[in-house]
Amino acid sequence: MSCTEGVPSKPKLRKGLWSPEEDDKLINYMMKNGQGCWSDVAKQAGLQRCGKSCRLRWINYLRPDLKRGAFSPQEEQLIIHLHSILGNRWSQIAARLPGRTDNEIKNFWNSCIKKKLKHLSNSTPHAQQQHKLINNGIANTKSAVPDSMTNDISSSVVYQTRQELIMPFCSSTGGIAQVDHAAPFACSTSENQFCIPLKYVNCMAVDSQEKVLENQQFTIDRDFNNMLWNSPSTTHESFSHALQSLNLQVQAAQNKTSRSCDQVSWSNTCTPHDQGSTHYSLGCTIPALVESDHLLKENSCIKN
DNA sequence: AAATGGACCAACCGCGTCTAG
DNA sequence: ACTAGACGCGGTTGGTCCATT
Repeated sequence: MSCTEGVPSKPKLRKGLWSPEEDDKLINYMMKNGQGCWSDVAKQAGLQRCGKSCRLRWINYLRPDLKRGAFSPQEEQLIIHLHSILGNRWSQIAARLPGRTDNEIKNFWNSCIKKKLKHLSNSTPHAQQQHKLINNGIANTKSAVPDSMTNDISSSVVYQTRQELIMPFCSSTGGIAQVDHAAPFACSTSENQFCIPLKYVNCMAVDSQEKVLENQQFTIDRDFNNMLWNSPSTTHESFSHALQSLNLQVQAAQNKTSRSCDQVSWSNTCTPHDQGSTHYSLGCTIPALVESDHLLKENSCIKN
């Protein structure tokens, strides 16, 4: 907007496609100096571009951590799922797809997914359900989830993974999950750490309509930084809401104060499931996806 | 071979938000 | 508290490529 202001004898700024020479200049500058004020970048890198244009070129094309190439089916499903929750909040969706940019995802959505879904809408009931969800997303240019509730998930624990595969479309659960068969694990706690080396925990989930789904699976990394719901896609029709609150019942957890990790608020204690039981409940909520205090309260305890 | 139309994608534009002074 | 500049986001445009006629 004002990127040219303050520049004496305003040189004509270039527009349109970037030349390889311009790319080189920008890359060299960024590698040497890192990200700073974009209007300075343009000047100091010797580019006849406004800062905004430099920023866009770097973020969408030149950044070294970009993945590029075709979207995998997993990525596609994840985009569809996230779009059903977030609507057209491309930057938030991109934040959950490492190496992908909002622009890329937006283009992909507008060119491929929309079309596919239109096609799907004439096919199976399952596909129609997917289509419905996606259309909801399309209709909700602003999603059904208010801004205040989605802002928090930029480094979400829910669907972003380090190395595990992503099974996105099944999710969107509301309610409570109980660990049914926890693999043997050690739970170590200290004042600032709460580590659960636990993977592929079978669990039972209760959705917001109180429907019980058995043998659901979570994939959880050892620091609880990432948590995936690996529910079979056949059950997704039972769910229509974002994950609102989640309680994990963990075996033999110590009854100690818990921590608050980036986006997840953990309950203050691990409470025994039954009197004298070695099963403990550990409550956690994901604030970004909580729809209301009311729901939070409703879902904050394990049901039997 | 030329014209046409659709798909894809990079980049621009406008606007809202943030932040420093 | 106010303002100007910078930044970031989402919508849109325009260029290129490719398949079809």
